[in-house]
Amino acid sequence: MSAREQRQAASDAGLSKQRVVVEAIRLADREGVDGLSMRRLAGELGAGAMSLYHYVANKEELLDAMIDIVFEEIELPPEETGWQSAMRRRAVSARQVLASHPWAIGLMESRTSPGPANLRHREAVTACLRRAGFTVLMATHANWLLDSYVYGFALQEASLPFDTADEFTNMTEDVFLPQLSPDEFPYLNESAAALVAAGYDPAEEFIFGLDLILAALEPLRASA
Amino acid sequence: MSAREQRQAASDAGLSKQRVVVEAIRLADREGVDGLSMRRLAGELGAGAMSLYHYVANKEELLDAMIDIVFEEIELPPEETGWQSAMRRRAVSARQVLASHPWAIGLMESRTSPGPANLRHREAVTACLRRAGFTVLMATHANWLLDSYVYGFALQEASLPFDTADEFTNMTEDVFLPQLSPDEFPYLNESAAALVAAGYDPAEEFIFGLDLILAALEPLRASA
DNA sequence: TCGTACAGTGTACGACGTACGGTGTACGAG
DNA sequence: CTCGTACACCGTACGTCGTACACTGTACGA
Repeated sequence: MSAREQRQAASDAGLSKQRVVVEAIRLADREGVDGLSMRRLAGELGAGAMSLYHYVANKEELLDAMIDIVFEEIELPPEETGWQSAMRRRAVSARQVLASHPWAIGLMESRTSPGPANLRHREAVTACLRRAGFTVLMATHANWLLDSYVYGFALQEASLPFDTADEFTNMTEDVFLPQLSPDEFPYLNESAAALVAAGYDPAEEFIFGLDLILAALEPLRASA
Repeated sequence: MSAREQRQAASDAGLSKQRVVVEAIRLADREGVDGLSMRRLAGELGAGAMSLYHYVANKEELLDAMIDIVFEEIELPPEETGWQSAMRRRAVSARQVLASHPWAIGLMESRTSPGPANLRHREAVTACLRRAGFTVLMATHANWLLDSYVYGFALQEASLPFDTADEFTNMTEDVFLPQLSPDEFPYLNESAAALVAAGYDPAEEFIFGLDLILAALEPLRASA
């Protein structure tokens, strides 16, 4: 028993759930979630495929654990600021984290039971809203609304076929605009052209909607 | 050539891309996206697995086609009403459609090129917003915001482990509340209890956030 | 010196997507 | 009426997947 603990403490040699899950995330970041197989993951860890099953019951559990680590990376709403800036900070952090692990958002649809980090996160957000004067019901509404926006934005961002502003300009000019006939899609053409001219920044786009939602929620507080 | 057309016209015998994709959607609705394999799909159609490859280049293309059919099911914003009720109608329709094909939302992350129905939809939405007086830039913002909300809501809804209000009450009382220690998660307990008491209706929850967003967008029109 | 416990593995099975090389049948040309 | 061609369709096979199961080796208390 103490032997195992020693082993786990030694971070270099010997496997551990921690090590397995962390490496799985690295692999998924690098190769996408389709490139993550138990055999490849084991290879990456210098182990046999079946060894992984001493630390995770099956692949589903591995995926659940990966998602929960991702939630751990998201900043909790800070307590010392107003509710709006607290919510803004955690939402911005969530977007960043989800954008850096694009596979995570696609996985969420299929995982139904929230992990501990997820629960801690929800608790902290709900606490922040309640302390800011929202009723139980309003806090629920706000939660759904904000989470929907964050996840939906991340989902759309993940399905964009480019990562940088330059790539966006190139793709739009070379691929999208040519295949969008101006007769059939006049408004999309107009909007694509405007975007190329004005530049493209998902972080800015995100803030726009976020602040609009936060401002619209403000008057719904039952300010004591 | 005319032979093939005859064949395709006869809807009963003979395959066709249409028939393949429609059956694939039925299968995914029934068994989830993991239950959709080329072999099973072929079996469902009374054909051999390899026959499908005469109508779709590969499974990726099949998935793309499935998603596009789903987009076809979503109501376009009606032209004869105000922009708010037009947007509300199409958003409500989108939620309904995505809720009835829960696999679709999880697929979107991985498909990067929008199909024709998707494009038509975006064009119609953008047209509606532009005609309502939003600038090109504002229409883009509104598009991102509304789509993020709709997709994010659908994503959260799809990851709920229950479908009906009764199931929700049961799950919450029997499964969630017992495993949420009131000390560690006081606010989640409070909110779960309130939800059980008040009843649960995703459609209503959706409307709340939707109307809040629409109202917040209203003053941003450059009303001519 | 042995027994036990447990980290780690090798092999095997039934699925998967799909490349490749067939069939059969329908039809226009001779 | 025959035959070549075209094309819808399929059987088989390959490499990969998740993972059940039985096995190794080694560390350690007795």
